[in-house]
Amino acid sequence: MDGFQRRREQKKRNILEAALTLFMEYGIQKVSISEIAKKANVSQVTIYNYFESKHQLIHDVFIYYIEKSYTHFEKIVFADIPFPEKIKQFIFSKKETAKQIHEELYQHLMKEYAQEGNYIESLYAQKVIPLFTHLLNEGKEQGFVDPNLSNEAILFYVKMLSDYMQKEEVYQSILPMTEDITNIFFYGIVGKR
Amino acid sequence: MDGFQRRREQKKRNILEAALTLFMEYGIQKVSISEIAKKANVSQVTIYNYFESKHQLIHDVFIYYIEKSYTHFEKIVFADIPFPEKIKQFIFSKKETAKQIHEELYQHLMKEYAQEGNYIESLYAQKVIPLFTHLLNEGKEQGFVDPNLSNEAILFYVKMLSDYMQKEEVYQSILPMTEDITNIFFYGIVGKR
Amino acid sequence: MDGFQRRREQKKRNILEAALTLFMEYGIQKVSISEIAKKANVSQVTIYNYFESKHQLIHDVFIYYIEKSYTHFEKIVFADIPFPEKIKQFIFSKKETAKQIHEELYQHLMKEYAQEGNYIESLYAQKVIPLFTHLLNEGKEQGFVDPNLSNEAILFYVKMLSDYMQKEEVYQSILPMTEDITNIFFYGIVGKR
Amino acid sequence: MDGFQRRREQKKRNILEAALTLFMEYGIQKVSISEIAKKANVSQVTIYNYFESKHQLIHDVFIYYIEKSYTHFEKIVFADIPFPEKIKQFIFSKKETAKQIHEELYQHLMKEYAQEGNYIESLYAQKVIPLFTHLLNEGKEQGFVDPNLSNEAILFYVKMLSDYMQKEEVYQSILPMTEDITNIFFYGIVGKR
DNA sequence: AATGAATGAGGGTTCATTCAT
DNA sequence: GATGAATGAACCCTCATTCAT
Repeated sequence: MDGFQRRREQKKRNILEAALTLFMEYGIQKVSISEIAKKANVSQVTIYNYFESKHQLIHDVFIYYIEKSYTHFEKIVFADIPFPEKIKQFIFSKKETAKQIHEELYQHLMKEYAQEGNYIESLYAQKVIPLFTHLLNEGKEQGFVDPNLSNEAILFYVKMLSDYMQKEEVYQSILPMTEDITNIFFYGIVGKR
Repeated sequence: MDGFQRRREQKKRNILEAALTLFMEYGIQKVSISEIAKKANVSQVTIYNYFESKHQLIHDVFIYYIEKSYTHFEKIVFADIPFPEKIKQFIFSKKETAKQIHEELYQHLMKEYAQEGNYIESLYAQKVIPLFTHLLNEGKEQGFVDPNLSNEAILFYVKMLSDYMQKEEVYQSILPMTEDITNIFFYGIVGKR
Repeated sequence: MDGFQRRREQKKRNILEAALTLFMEYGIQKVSISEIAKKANVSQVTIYNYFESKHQLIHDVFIYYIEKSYTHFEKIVFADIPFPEKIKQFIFSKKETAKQIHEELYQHLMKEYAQEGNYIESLYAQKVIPLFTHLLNEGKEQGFVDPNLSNEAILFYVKMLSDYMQKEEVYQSILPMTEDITNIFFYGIVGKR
Repeated sequence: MDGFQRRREQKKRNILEAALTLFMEYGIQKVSISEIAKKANVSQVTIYNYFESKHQLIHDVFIYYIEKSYTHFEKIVFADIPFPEKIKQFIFSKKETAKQIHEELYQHLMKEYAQEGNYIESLYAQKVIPLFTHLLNEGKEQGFVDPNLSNEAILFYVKMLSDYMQKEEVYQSILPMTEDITNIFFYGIVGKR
């Protein structure tokens, strides 16, 4: 990739980053192309030169975000820390990359996900699931995970908790309960015996 | 309340209902006042006569929705069914009233909640919490709930699950895992012993 | 039609008239909605309230223009003047109504005509053609028209000449040749014998 | 002209040809510089290097087109075919060069013609008129043209017919009437005697 | 009290043109 | 000389809101 290409990529990245930040803070519809342009220090038209339309920009921001998230996920799975610690990190760590993703973006993303199954679906099937299975096997070997539970169900729980923590309001009010939340996750509301 | 008043109230209700329906299906920003007016069979100006501004309308729809939800919640708590069944209903029942609330409305509502603590906060503190405490005490008496867990943490879990189930995509894909989900909730990922 | 309706119709007419004038002078694409609004002394949005879109406005201007033209045509056919005079009027009279229609509008109109055959086609088939036939029969009776010629061909000639005269540049330069043009029309380039 | 110059001329020609083609198909205003650039396989800026502005480009396309047309005209006049045949060719032949010139270009051209009389006017005065006079003299000698008619008037007629035939819609619907159209041209609506 | 009509402000998008390499 | 990148201005259109009846 020559200098031309590299600068182009960098600018594209700037725009994506600006858009992601704004989308996460204000939602998609409230953010105008002109705002993104201002934040990314380019003209509106430049954005159109790179992304064709607002719709396409959103889509690309989506991809960009997903890839960032996956990388984060990967790091935790292969980290050199005990299994329960990994789970905790999934649930409670404010990801540097993801920070606080606005629900609306999420919503939008999920529709794309449903519609265009293509990219995301394959990412999930081929990469996320195996990674997660790997993680759970580790948990089962160490007696932290009931082998009778389906991986899907557990993945669902982790994802739900993780998503939920992304909401600022929730995160703040839940922090004091970290211990209890974790306990419920491991031992349920019936509690350890 | 005389006939005049009553008719006025009815019209207001119509508008709220129309707005809620549209908000839940398309989100707040995508729905224009003109659409709400059409659906409620009134002129746009009439809406302004009752609600001052779109912002205020949204707020009122919010209140309207919260009260409906609370009523639903109340019914379950006092229903004549076993404790675990009540929990299941919270989590899995597609509420008639709420159906599938669009995430965006929820988002908006939560901001209001944070901002205007007033109404909602007091509703929560004075009505929902006591109701929930009542429910959990029932659970503790019957050995379904670990007495060491804080009620807040459990409420958080229930609410989270319940919210999550409102998302159409999630609901569909999760139904087959009902049993596992419930088990995790009661016994955690470590499982029953 | 009550006062409400009447005022509404009047405003619509104003807009149509403003649009027609501008279209005829500058062509369709060069004229922006905002210019039409200014000329008609209303806001842009008002135009949208009446016409839905620029495309629709153009279409309605078209209909408006056609009807005006037809009325003009009708007047000449039934005027109390000799046959050759009628022909001359068709060809040379700068119609008050039509004035100088910009070629582009004409172009656009013709495409609509082709596409939506509906309105125009039926107007032509049911009204214009009979009217013209009536006129030609008059001409044939008086020995001004060769009975072997098809009405279509003559209509074509008249229309072509009439259209052509609408072009300002042409009109100016052709006026001195009026006599010759008329002669060619009646006797051809071979000339009277 | 060295190789450098020649290549430059060739590129210019490419651009003119691309522009003419697009203008004729879609009209002037609908065609963007970027489209012309794409069709001519050059960058937009290159077009500006050669033509200064879109306006200038249009003007040059115009000149280019006129010269092509003149060449075509010349060929017919000196062709070895009878006089009536030449006339027919003028009127009915879809010129290879001109094909179907979009009305809008024509319109634009005519304005230039009026404004800048310079080039076109002199082309007309010095070349087209003499050529046409030559043709008509031939017609008069053979008894096909009334010597009392002014050449201007006849030229007007021929040009009008010829222009009109360029319109696709007209051309199609007129073809069946070729014979009548020709007869009217030669003998008028009064007919041969 | 209710409505049809009207509008200012703003949004996404395109285009002719210029800048910088 | 040629190009990819960038832009200001303008366009069509929508929306929350107000005016006038």
